[in-house]
Order: sequence, then C-alpha cells, then structure tokens
Amino acid sequence: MSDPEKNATIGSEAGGPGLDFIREAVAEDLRSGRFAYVRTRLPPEPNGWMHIGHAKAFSIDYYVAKDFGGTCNLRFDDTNPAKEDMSYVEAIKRDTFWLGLDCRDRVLFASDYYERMYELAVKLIKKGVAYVDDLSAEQMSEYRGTAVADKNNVTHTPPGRDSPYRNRSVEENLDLFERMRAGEFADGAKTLRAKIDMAHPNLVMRDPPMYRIKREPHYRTGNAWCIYPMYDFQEAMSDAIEGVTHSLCSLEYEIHRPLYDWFIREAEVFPSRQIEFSRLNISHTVLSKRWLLRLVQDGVVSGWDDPRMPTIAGLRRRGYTPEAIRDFLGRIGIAKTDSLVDIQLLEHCLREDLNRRADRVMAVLRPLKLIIENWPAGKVDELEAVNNPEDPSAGARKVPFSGELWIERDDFAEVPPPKYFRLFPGNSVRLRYGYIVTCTGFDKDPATGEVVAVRCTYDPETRGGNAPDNRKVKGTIHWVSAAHAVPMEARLFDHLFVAERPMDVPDGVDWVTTVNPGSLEVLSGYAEPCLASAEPGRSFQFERLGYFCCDPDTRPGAPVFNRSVSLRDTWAKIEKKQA
RNA sequence: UCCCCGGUUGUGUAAUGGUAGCACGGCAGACUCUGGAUCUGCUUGUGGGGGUUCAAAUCCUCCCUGGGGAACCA
Repeated sequence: MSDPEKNATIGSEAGGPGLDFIREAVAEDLRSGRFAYVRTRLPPEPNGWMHIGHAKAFSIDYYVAKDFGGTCNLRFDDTNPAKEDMSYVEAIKRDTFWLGLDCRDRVLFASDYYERMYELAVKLIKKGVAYVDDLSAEQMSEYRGTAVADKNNVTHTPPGRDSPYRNRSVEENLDLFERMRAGEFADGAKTLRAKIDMAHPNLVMRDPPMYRIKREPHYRTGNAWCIYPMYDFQEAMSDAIEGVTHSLCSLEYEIHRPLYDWFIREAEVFPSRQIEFSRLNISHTVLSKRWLLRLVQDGVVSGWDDPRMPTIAGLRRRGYTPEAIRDFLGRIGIAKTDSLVDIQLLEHCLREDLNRRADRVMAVLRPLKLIIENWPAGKVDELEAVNNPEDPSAGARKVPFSGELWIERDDFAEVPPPKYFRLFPGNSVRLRYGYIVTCTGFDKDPATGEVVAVRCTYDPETRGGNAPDNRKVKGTIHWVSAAHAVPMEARLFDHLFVAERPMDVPDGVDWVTTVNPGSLEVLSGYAEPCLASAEPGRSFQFERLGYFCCDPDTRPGAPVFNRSVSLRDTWAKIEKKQA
C-alpha cells in the first residue's frame, strides 16, 4: 500500500454544498489537520447473511474512503464465537465484492487482534481504570440501574451502585485478569469492567464490561482463548490498530460514542472518529438479521436467497444487478433522520438499469390459443425481431411464426371494457413483429363457458407488423408459436408484506402472520425457442410483462424464470380506476 | 423534560442567514410496432408559538412530536 497521506484529497467536489454531512465532516477533518488521510472500514459480524441495509452502510464506508483518496478495510468483528462461522465470512465477502465494493486486498479480522487487545486491557488495569468484577450478569444489570417510569410516565435513571469488587487493587486485578485468560474461572464467573462512573446519566458509561469468559471454540482461534472482548472495547481498539480515521456506523451506536472515545483516550491509541447515520428501512419488507432469520426458520420463504428476501443473495437471485443496487443506495442519500424508503424507488432503479441492458424476448404466462384461420396449413414463417431497441448493437433474431399461437389471456376480451384496444370480436391488433390480425370469433368450452381459443384472420400484406395502407392499429400484443414454444415456469413476486411497515402490528399480532399470501405466484407458460438455452443469472425483458431472470432451478429443457420487476403498466392503472 | 439524536411536498434528500431545488411516486399530454421506453407540463412542503435580523428551513427560546438508550450481543 502506498503512503496514504499522499493520497489524501479534499477534492474539488468534496467540501462544497451538496455534500452529505459525513463527507462534510471528513473534508473538515482533512482541512483542519485532525487527520492527514482517510481510512474507513466495513465491520460485519460473520453471523448471518448480508442484506441491503448492510449494503447501504458498506457503500457509505467504501465510497467515503474512495472519494477522499483513502482506503477501506473489510474487517470482520468476530468476537462472539457462539454465533460466528467461516461460511458467513465467505458469504459476506462474496456479496460485498459482487456489489463492487472491492476490498479484496484488505480483508482483516478483529480476532487477529486478540493479543494486542489483551495488552491494551492490561494497560487500562495498570492505569487503574479497569477492574475484575465477580458480580453475576443479573447482579451487574441491577447494580448498573435502569430507566424507570414514574406514575406520571416520566422516566428517570437513578444512579447505579458500585460493585463491591470495584476497588480491588491494581495487582489483584492484574492477577485475576491473567487467571481469567488462563481459564481458572468458570464461564460468567468474572468480567473485566471499565471503571468510569456508576452514576453517569448515560447507562452505557456505568462501568461497562470489557471482557467476558466464554468457553466456546472460535471459528478462527479455536480454543486459544476463553475470554473475549465486548463490542465497545473491541471496536475502539480494532479501529485504532488499523488506523481507521472515520468509524462510520448506524444511529444505534450514537449513545456508545462517549465510551468509544473514552477507551481511545484511556488506552492512548489512534483517535478514530465515530460518526453515525440512520439505517435503511424499506417499505413492505423487513431489514434485520433477526427478523429475516425468522422468515427462513418459519418456512415463510424458501431460504436466505429466496427472491423475495432483501438479502443480497435474494436480490441477486431475483435479478437485481449491482449497478441497480448502487444506484438506489446513491439516491437515498445519507442523513440522521429515521426514514422509510419507498420500495418503488428500488424497483425503479432496477427497471432503469435493465431497460438499457436486457434483451427483449416474447413469452406467454397465461396462455390462450389463437388460431389464424386463413394461414396456409403447415407453413412456418421466420420473422425478424429486434433484441433491444435501446441498444442497436444487441442485434436481431429470428422468431418462428405459424397458424397456431399462444397469446396472453388478458389480451382477449369477449366483451371489451372501455379503452380496451387488444383483441375482441371484430377488432384488429398487431402481433409483435408479425402480422396484423382481425378477430373473427372464439371457441368456448360448452361445459364451463371458458374461452378456449380465439379465432382470427391475418393480412399477408402486413408481414413484419407494417401496415402498407398506413392504417392505425392501436394494440400490439406478444405471442409464441405453439408448435415451437418452450414450456417454462415463471415465478411472479409481490411485496413480502402488504403493510408498509410490517413491524407495526397491533399488540398480540405476530408480524410473521401478516406476510403477503400473494407474494409468490407460480405460472406455467410458453417462451420463444431461444429461451430453451437460457443460462441461470441471465436477465431478459419479456415484452409487455417485465424483466425476468433465469433461476438456478432451471433444468435442461425446463427453464425457470423469476420476475425481477414488472414493466410500468399504464393499462393496469386504467383498469384499477375503472374498477 | 433521566440521557442522546432527529422533524423540509406522498416518499427520500438538497439549500451551511439571501429565489425552498432535485429524484421517485402521482396526475395530464406528446410520441410510439412493448398500454414498455422517451419527452413535456402540473400539483403539493420548512411540526407549532415567540424572539434576533433588512432578511430565518438555517441562529435563540418554549412547546409538540418521532427514534434510540439497562445484553457477560454486535
């Protein structure tokens, strides 16, 4: 790595109006000389799957460093062996890099600093600002005090009480801490605590624990340690060890900042600066490891990578691109207000990205037979279709056309509603890239009354969809030649929750039960021949229907597609208004 | 007021004492071989009251209101 100081830039665009408050603070720190360079870190705990909320936090860290010519570490905060695992490390790395946050050369682990942190803890003991306590967890909690509501519902925080072990001598504390490490005491029997102020109005500052005894094999250090640092001490020390200038985190840690600063001051280490921002909330979904875990465990979704999940793995499987996600994260901004971002913005970003890049194809999701009565028996026409009108370099392809086609059930109406300009008896539509046809009638199942086939005649002069007589045909519908169609499965998704804020449920209602029952719909349809060989992960636009991504469940000859997002559907709006 | 942090159109964000702007959504129209895309227009906002000032979203003050805060989790 080159000298970071040489790379520090305030940047022409960095420093003026329009900067978010974090970049503003960073620019000021560079200007004032508080820091000579910028270094941030992504601090995941490897205990679960990464979701788009993490992606927001990560990209703030990553791009703040990048914008100021600094560096960004990917540091795993792995100090709770009970929950952590190497598989999560790999999953988080994969998702982070996939998003384009490339910290490949700077992957670090807090667990590599255990020895150094231990030494720093000893330093605090020697300074007389840390002590070994024998209180149990329950006792400690009771001694620290708690916020209580009085009869007027005003909460108060009475001062806490000193532990009887608070005034042990430095020598005794040193000895005890060493023996904690050596494994002489049972789990939970002792803790190392910072000696701050048991009457502090901020509960976090009332002699918080720094180390606990926990005999649990660690996924990286095995049984080398039986004591593990707690978050506040670990975070401050890890940041210092790495020379992190700006330790960016979400608002929930705001109240921990005084403690973060206290540890830095007392340990006399590199003075990282913690800055907090609000975490991401998105409407109609939940963004919390614990809640997402619940959805997986209860079988509400098929797994962490279910396409309805807001996890990175889920979004990827759904068909989200890194570009779309990054665009979204850029648009929502950075602030300290509690916000709820409309999921429509995320969907908009995907549409915009895929519109530029996805090849168009034709597929029918709810098939209805269309019979062209005057089509020469056995004739097959090869018609040329444009792959992507937004991208001429995508070229064109041939699509087979014959006398029996599949069309969308929605594209025929026995009795047309107002402003309907698709197929109905007597009306003409254009078959996309094909011919203009006129509806002559339809067949009904005598028993059920269901329309089973639509009949029409075609105009041979209109090959390719052009009308030589310049007549106006309002509707253009998509189709698939029945004889050439590839059967396929389409999975349609709706919001995971109907409610904007799924967690806001009345007392006594379990939020999990409010999952949108219509969030998954599986259809059997037909696609044009080129989709027979679609590769998992590839995205297409099914004309007039939406963007679809080929799912890993795809088997040879049996493609499966996930609808990533629908197209904007003006007709659906009109229909809704009419209803 | 136990402590901390917030409150700008429906949503998210900008304006750093000097024209309240942008994006998404919504609505209307143009165009179109996707009722797609694209383009144009429109609408609506500084939580409230006082104060300082020529001038306040911005500074002061009181009130209202939302979030966070006791873990041997991070």
